[in-house]
This record gives sequence, C-alpha cells and structure tokens, in this order.
Amino acid sequence: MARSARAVAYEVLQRGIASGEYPPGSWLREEDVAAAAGVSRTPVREALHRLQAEGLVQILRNRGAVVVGWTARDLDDIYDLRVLLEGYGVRRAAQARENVDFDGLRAMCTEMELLLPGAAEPELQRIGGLCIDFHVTLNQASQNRQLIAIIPTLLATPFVREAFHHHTHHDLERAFAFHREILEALEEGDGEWAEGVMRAHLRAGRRSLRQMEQEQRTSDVGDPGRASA
Amino acid sequence: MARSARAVAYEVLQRGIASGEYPPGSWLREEDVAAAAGVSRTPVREALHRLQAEGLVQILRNRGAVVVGWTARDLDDIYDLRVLLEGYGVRRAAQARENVDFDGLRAMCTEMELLLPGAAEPELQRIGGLCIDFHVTLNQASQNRQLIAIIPTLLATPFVREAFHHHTHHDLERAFAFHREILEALEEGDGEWAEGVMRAHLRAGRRSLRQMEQEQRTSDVGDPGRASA
DNA sequence: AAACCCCTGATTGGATACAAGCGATGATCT
DNA sequence: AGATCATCGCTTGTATCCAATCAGGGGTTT
Repeated sequence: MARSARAVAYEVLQRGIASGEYPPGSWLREEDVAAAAGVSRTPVREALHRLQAEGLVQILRNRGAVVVGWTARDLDDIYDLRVLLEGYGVRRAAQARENVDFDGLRAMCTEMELLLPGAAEPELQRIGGLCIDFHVTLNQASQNRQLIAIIPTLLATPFVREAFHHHTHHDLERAFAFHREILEALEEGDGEWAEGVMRAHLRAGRRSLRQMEQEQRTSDVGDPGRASA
Repeated sequence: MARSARAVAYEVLQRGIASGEYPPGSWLREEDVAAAAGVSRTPVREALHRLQAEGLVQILRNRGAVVVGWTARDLDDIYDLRVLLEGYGVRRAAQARENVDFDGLRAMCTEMELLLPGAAEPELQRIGGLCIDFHVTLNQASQNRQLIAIIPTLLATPFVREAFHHHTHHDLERAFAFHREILEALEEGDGEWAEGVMRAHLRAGRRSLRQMEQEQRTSDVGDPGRASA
C-alpha cells in the first residue's frame, strides 16, 4: 500500500465534498481535515491547493479554504467547455487512430453495459467512474498535452462525478450507445462524425442533469456557497 | 511588501525557466531553489506543484521536478485550445457586455500602442505582460468560472509568455489592431464578429511563432527535455 | 567477464514546531 | 448608545526536522 498521504487527503476531501459532509460554504480547517484523513497538515494543504485549481474550493489568504457552491449556470458553463474541448479531442483522435486504445475503451463500454441491468448504488458508482475514465482515455488519444491536463479537471467537478446518480436508466442506455458510436467513428477515422456524436452525447447529458437540477431546486434551501468575493 | 514566500518561489522558478537558467531537462532541487529564492523548501514545493499543474515541470515521485521541454507540436496544441476557448470566451462576453471592462481594456490597448515605437527589451516585456492581461480580462467577461481558471494556465506557458520576444514590429501592430477590433465587436454585441477576430488574431500569432521556431531550430541542440514517461 | 545484490548517499515526502496575520470580542471614548 | 480601537485567540504560512525511497556504485558470486 504505497499510497501517498496527499492522495489520501485529496480523496477524503473530494468524497466529503461530493457526499455533502462538507457542504458548500463550509470552512475546511486544515487541522480537522488532517485528523479526519489521519495525516498531518502538510499533505492536506497540498490537496486543498489542488482542489482550488479544480475549482472545488476557494482559498482565502490567511483565512482558510471554503467549499464553493455550484449553480445551474456552472453546469452549463462546464458542459459548454466539454463540448468544445472533447469535441476537439475526438476529432484529433480520429486523425491519429494509432493512439487510440480501442481495446481498453471497448472493455470499459462492455463493463458499463453489463453493469446497467439491475443497477444499484454501488454499480452506478462504478459506472460513473468508468464513464469518466472513458472520456479521459479518449481525450488522451488526442496527444494534446494541455487538453489531457484540462479534461480531468473538468470531469472532477461534482456535477460530472455525480452525474450517473441523476441519469435515468434510459439516459444511460443512450449514453452507452453514444460511446459505442464514437468508437465506431474513430475506427473509421471520421473526425467529423466522432465530434458530432460527442457533442450530441454531451448535450444530451447536460439536458438530463438540468432537469434533475430543476426538480431538486424546489426542495432546496437556496445557494449558500457560491463565494463571490 | 506583503508578498508570500510561495509567490516569490513561484516567480523565481517561472523566470528561471523562461530565461533559460533552468533549461528543459534540468532538475529542480528544492534545496537549491529555496536558497535561490531566499525561502525554505515548503513554499518551493507548493510552487513546484503549481508549475506542474501548469505543465511547466514534471514531478516524479521521490525523485524531484524536471523542467519539461516544448516542441513545435506543443505550440500548435496550445493555440488550438486558445482558438477554441478564447473564441468562445469573447462570444460569451459579447452576450453580456455589462461584464466587459471596456475602460480597462482600452487603457491596456493604449499603453501597448504607445510603447510600441522604439520598442526596447523592457518595453517589449511590458507589452507582453499587458497582452496577457488583455486576454485574461477579456475572458473574465465570459463569466464562465472554469474558463476563467483555465485561460491563465494556458497563457503561462513559455510560448505565450515569450511570444512578444519573437514577434516582429509588424506582427505587433497587427495584433494591436485585432485587439481594438475585438473591443469594437464587443461594443456592438456582435459575438460572431468578436469570435472571428479572436480566431484570426490567434492564428496570426501562432504563425509568427512557428516561423521563429523553425529559424531557431537550425541552431538548436535538439529536444532534451520532453519527458514522456 | 558479466550479472546480481547490497549498501550508501542524496533527495524528496511528511510531521512538527514556530511565527505571522486576520477576525472577533470587549473595553473605552465621544 | 454608537462607534472606534486595542487585545486575544484561532488559523494559516513558513521553517526545520525526521523518515522513507530511489539511483548509483562497488563488491561478490557464478
């Protein structure tokens, strides 16, 4: 078990934020997080800085880190960028098929499809992870270093990480079909096709999340966390 | 002078990398950098992590940080993304003109234009900084948090930071004209126009940098730094 | 002679100790 | 009473210290 303390702290924070243990607007005190993660403050600080880079927390000088809140606008913003960047990513991937890990990608597709029938919480969690991996792997084939660095950051946002939780069975089936079609387009080397499917896939995903956002909003207490200063 | 030690370390590293003091492939030992910056290792570590996030260095576990090298492909990759993202950014800005800091942007334009005639090294440096500020400010008007976080990272790459150094007088004049035209389009609220100008601006900029890359390549010792593992 | 293994030096990863800064509370003054 | 200012406590920022880990060199073995 050679996991670094920083990785432990990072995961504790990420899970805590995603699960609602650290709700938007709450302060993350280094000492507390360190105790919760069983490490010292040093790796916690590094994890917090990384989370700030990912936009999950905001660090105020000499005051600490606060969990940022997410609005429906943020969801739109993220998906705008995903459409642009991932569309570009698969277009580039289609132009360099030799970089595409078809075997790995197909394996992910298959596993997701097998998990879907009778999808309980743990399976859904696994599907969500696989879906993120799928997109990350896809973009790696673009061979664009900057893009490869940006995509995981975008996919680390709670919206994306928790997306599987808010999709219907039908949504997921459609998403999986899109995944397969993207691979098909890539095998053909048809970048336009691949990009089109990707854009459709992401737009559809955004639509599902938006609907659920609206439903949840009725029983919501407002927007406690969006720090603006 | 309330500058944090981390900021000092970060700037020392960034300057050192840009200036060639730390050439691609060289190792950045925390102790040495700490001594050079006049701080302790702790803030140096944090600065190195930030530079890794920006893609300027690569940190190998238990082995340290190595300066990454940049190839002509990286230049193309970065500008591909800039075209996509900054194009989107100004399009969005045109849809929300009230967020655009026209006064500030115009002031930057004016200062750049005034500095240009008789441009010695320090003036060019200032122009480069202003140009980056101009683009950052522009993208802030998009109000897309993720975009606002990504753009400075892209503009932190040596290619962009040193770009002014490799543009001809004529290149800069053209760039400044593009800047003015972008503002004009934004005032009209014409997102298509603004995006088109931005894309042209960036394509032209890339072209200039590419040419200079090729010229320099003749007297170059190869590619020592592009760490791939 | 070549390959392997252990040992050592150097460097990072992490923990602790100390200093500095911010915010809140409470006293004082108007 | 309201506002202002100083003080105190809590939290972060930085420095230093110790432990873990990797690379390289030298010796041994086959």
